[in-house]
Amino acid sequence: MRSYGQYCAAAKALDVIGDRWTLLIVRELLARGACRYTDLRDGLPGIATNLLADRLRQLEEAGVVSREEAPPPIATALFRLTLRGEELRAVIDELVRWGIPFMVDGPNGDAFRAHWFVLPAELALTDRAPQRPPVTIEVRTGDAPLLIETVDGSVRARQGAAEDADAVVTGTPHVVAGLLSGRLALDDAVALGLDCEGDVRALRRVLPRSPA
Amino acid sequence: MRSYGQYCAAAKALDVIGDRWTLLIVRELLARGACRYTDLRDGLPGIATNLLADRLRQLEEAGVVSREEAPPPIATALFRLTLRGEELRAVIDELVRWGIPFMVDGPNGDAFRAHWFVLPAELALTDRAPQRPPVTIEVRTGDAPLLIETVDGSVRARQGAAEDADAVVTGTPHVVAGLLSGRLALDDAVALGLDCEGDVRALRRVLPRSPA
DNA sequence: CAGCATCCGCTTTGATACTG
DNA sequence: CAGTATCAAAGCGGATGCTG
Repeated sequence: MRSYGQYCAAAKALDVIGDRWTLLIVRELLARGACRYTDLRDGLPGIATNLLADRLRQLEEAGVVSREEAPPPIATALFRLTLRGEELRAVIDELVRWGIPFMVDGPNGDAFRAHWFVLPAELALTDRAPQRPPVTIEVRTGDAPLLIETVDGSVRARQGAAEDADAVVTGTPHVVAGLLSGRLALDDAVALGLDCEGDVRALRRVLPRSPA
Repeated sequence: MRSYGQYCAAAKALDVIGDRWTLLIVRELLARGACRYTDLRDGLPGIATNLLADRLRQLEEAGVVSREEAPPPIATALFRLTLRGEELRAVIDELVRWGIPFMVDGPNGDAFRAHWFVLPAELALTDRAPQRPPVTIEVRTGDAPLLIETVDGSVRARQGAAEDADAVVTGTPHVVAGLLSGRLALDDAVALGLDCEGDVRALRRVLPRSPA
């Protein structure tokens, strides 16, 4: 990116992460952890492959991302956030918070990946019974299952399935977005087609009080 | 901006504020309040005038900025953030926080406007003696004076001069940045050319404990 | 002078094809 | 799998001109 040439902290930050696609690459690495090139490309539908390569090089140069060449047998490189890159979580979190209202409309032809709900889920959900034994909830929406777990009073989300989830909810991205963000109460989500199996109390324990 | 076409809160947010210059326009309105077109242009050195007009129109359409036509005698329009626009403060704040380390190098040919220190100052300074009577500090650096005031235990900053400031500090943007961010202790800043007149205790009351 | 709109050359991006 | 190469289209930057 061309530098703004301004002695201003915000402008300097944008000199590094203000390019198109750059913050979405950071989003991918925050939501999924270390990724291969192909994982990134799959999580960033629409990006041109040369742009992905360019951006990764710039981010590496800026000290935001590190490229980790795996040993010969594996023969695949891993990209991960450096400490400096992890510090962008606060920026992305606020961006996500600001962007959540736009999710009300639902995806109208938009691409969707389930792990895009990881960051908003961690922002919106809370463990309201931290003294009770931890619970695991599996969310099935879009291309892959999502796991939501209570850990030490906070809520962690990640891609993956569980064999012994306390509850399993299944629904369209639109309804799941409404549920996780607190826009929809559980009953309303069910009325809109959400399927909820297992221990509903485990679910209610972490859902935000709606309407948010 | 072309939409990313992703059903993701961060991507949706960037669809609106991810264009080049857009967040810097928001920075201007956050740091200075309502601005005329010409004020914005002056606070955004390097922007092409047509881009400023374009961005303002997009931001207005997105409900982030409102254009207020002043009554006939004044004949000048004012741009201000809407409530939705004000909510971007959290995003800009995190961006500023992340960008502050880049200020260590000093402006190497970068443009500078004193009001660019308003947001970082409010982020970094705290009133450590809220029970005592409020103080006012004038900071002279760059193109215009800056006022820093304690209000109800917090610290507000804005453009402007005071007739009766408790303290007046004068220095280069580089040294002032170091002082405000806590990278430089007051003594070190003075050794680097900072001039400090008046009640030094008023200053120490709000400065971050260095090294930050 | 404030607030743009137009034009033009350059850079960045997007889509696709191709390679080690 | 992990990119590079190519090229058209879009966006940006700078200059200038227009209008109340």
